[in-house]
Amino acid sequence: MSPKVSKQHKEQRRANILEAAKDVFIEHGYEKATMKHILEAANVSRGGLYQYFKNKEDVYEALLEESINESMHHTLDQLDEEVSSYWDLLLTRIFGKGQQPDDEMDPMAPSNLEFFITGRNDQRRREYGKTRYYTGLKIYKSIIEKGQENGEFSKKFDSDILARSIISFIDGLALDYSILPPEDVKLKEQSIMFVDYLKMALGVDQG
Amino acid sequence: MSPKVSKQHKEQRRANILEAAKDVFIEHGYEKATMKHILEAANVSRGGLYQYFKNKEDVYEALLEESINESMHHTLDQLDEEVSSYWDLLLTRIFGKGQQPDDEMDPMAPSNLEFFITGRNDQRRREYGKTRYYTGLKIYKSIIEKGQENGEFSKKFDSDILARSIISFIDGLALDYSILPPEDVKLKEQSIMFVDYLKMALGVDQG
DNA sequence: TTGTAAATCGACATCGATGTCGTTATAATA
DNA sequence: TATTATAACGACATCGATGTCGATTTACAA
Repeated sequence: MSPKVSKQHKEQRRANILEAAKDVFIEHGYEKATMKHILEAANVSRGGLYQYFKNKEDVYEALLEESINESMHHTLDQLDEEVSSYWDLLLTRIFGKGQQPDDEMDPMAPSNLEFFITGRNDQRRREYGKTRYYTGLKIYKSIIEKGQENGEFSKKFDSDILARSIISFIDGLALDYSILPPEDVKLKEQSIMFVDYLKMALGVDQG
Repeated sequence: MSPKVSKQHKEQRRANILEAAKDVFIEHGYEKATMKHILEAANVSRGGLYQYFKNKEDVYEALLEESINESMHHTLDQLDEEVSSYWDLLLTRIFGKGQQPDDEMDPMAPSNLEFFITGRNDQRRREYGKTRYYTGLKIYKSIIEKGQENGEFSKKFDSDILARSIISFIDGLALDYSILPPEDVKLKEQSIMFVDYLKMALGVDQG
């Protein structure tokens, strides 16, 4: 369908493969997914697939990059320009656009956890996970600190620990969501309770 | 060393294998550990190992049973006899005997997460994880509810959601601990902050 | 239209892990 | 001591996943 290059088609092909791979990872998880699953889902041959990615890890990292670029930049951009309410910004960062806790969860969350947990003895993956963690941490810290300087947030709690707690909370929910059948996880209720906690910790009045 | 049975020796052998297996799982994690690792660590032959366990999953479940029997019963026993302070009981359940948050974490925690996450598409494992979750949940709920009836705890929050939040908090910490190098996780500080939260939610004054 | 670079293909060799099975060694019993 | 049940052994067949490579096909340029 597209030999001797064309760059357009190459990028298109790559995107197709990633799209298919995403479905595969959502269905099988990281460990149980195989290159064969991916090439079948993407309708490429074995050789075709290996032209674009050198192994499963490579495919997965490409997907991670995608999602980082998607979510991270939004918040970073908003942080640059002074924003009206850091509380809103914080909620958006935690819960996404909707700003309200709901019963949705990123379908890639389970395989993401798998990817990092199963790779925790691998130098490369560990480094990758660490970078990812601190990148996220930094964003939360920035929001909290700016809000504190602003006077919008109380200074009674340490921004670092608070930010870590937020990440930890999200991770905990993602984990339970990954293990339990969806209907057994009360994402919304737990999120609401956590928001209450944040309000208290940051001294925010209104919701 | 012990053919034609003796029951004593059989149980001893089994215990030896499990002990060795535990080390293996701590070192390699669940997925990357192999039966070969285990049989080498336990100094048994392949056939010897398969005499006691039919596969890796079987070995791991035996380890899980062990740890459940260890930790669960303590709390359950205490719940039967009326206890002086449910707050203390709650802390003991969360943080263990010491009752204070520290920088320790069960070394099996990472592989436990792995075991359940990678098995989330397996009917059997999913059921197992669910049972485990609800067993733990029930204990926390009982403690909270008894404390609430007692007047020791405030009733402003729902015991079910609160109990789930506790589990979620523990899971989140375990997850971060599994992914990050130990020195990058602030178990103690985050735990202290969480205890503050619980105090507020339960209306407990003193620490 | 023809030549060519390279994208695509799929058969194949390799590897590691698994579980089995016939053989051997040994603890209990008579 | 001889017998026997069975624990322990390790070689082996099997399987699935991986990554490679020579052959083939096709888009683009001349």
